[in-house]
Amino acid sequence: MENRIKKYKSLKIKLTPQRLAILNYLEGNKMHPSVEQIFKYVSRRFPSMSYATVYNVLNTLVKHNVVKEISIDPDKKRFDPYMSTHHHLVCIKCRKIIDLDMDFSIGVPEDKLAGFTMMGNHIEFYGVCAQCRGKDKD
Amino acid sequence: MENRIKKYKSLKIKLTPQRLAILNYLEGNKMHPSVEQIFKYVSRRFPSMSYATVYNVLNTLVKHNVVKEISIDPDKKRFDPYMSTHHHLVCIKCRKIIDLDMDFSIGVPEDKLAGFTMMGNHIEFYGVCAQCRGKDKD
DNA sequence: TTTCCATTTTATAAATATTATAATCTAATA
DNA sequence: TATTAGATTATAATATTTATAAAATGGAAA
Ligand SMILES: [Mn+2]
Ligand SMILES: [Mn+2]
Ligand SMILES: [Zn+2]
Ligand SMILES: [Zn+2]
Repeated sequence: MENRIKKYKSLKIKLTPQRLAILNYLEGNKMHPSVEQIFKYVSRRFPSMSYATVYNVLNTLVKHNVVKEISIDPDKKRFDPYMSTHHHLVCIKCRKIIDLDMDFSIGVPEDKLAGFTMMGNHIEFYGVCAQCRGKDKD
Repeated sequence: MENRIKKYKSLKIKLTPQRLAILNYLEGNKMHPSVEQIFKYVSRRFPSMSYATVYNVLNTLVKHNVVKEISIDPDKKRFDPYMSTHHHLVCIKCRKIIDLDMDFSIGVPEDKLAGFTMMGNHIEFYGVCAQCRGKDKD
């Protein structure tokens, strides 16, 4: 059996063609796509695909820790299949989101936490990407 | 003239009653309110207030660096009038957003940046707040 | 292999969130 | 006080997300 399928089998969820199509699109995808982008891509091969299914599948995958929902774009939800701990560089011009593979161990003193139990962190670095910098030299 | 009004005057924008009402609601507000919350509050005093005005005013204030739009809640935009550099503790149970007044100087090695010009960062710490921790002891 | 059924997909509607438009109104200036 | 650029309102349109129920089907059991 194909390796990828075996991997998804282990999730103990039904492997429907629609789910496989979405999983294949997400596999290795570094674009942090929105629901709209996912829908547009997979509906090319699955013309009957509906937005509801994309939402259903994504919610299921998030629940099973196969993708992360990221709150960087204030306009829409974006999804990230790259599950290792990592952070993001966000271009304030073109809104591109670039992975940053580093692990920062950021300590917060007890007295600043006010009883908050820390479980992790995510850093959004903002600035201007190489491409956008290349343009408008004003 | 009232101090607050003088401060807003310096923005060089028209000081309408609606804008003042929204500004007064935001002043010192640590709740990171959504458009809906802002609308519900100010429309109590301004029954003719419309959502469009709330969106208009907030967009203007963001443009003039009086409030920040924060992308923490994936479901809706939230706004923060606290303009000093700070970070947030986010409760994964009740979704409360708590200010963390610290300045982390996080260095990222050049080779990881790939031409990205760094301008700043925002850290979202996630975990469980004191109140939610107090409940369900399972 | 065939049957069965819990789960999923689809189609659709509804709810929620946001933006666009144009007529009306008003704060600021002279 | 009159003028006007800019703001508000009402409304419609668009975009995003969730809810619902009927139809379809993947996977287990026979
Ligand atoms: Mn990523
Ligand atoms: Mn804050
Ligand atoms: Zn860019
Ligand atoms: Zn909480």
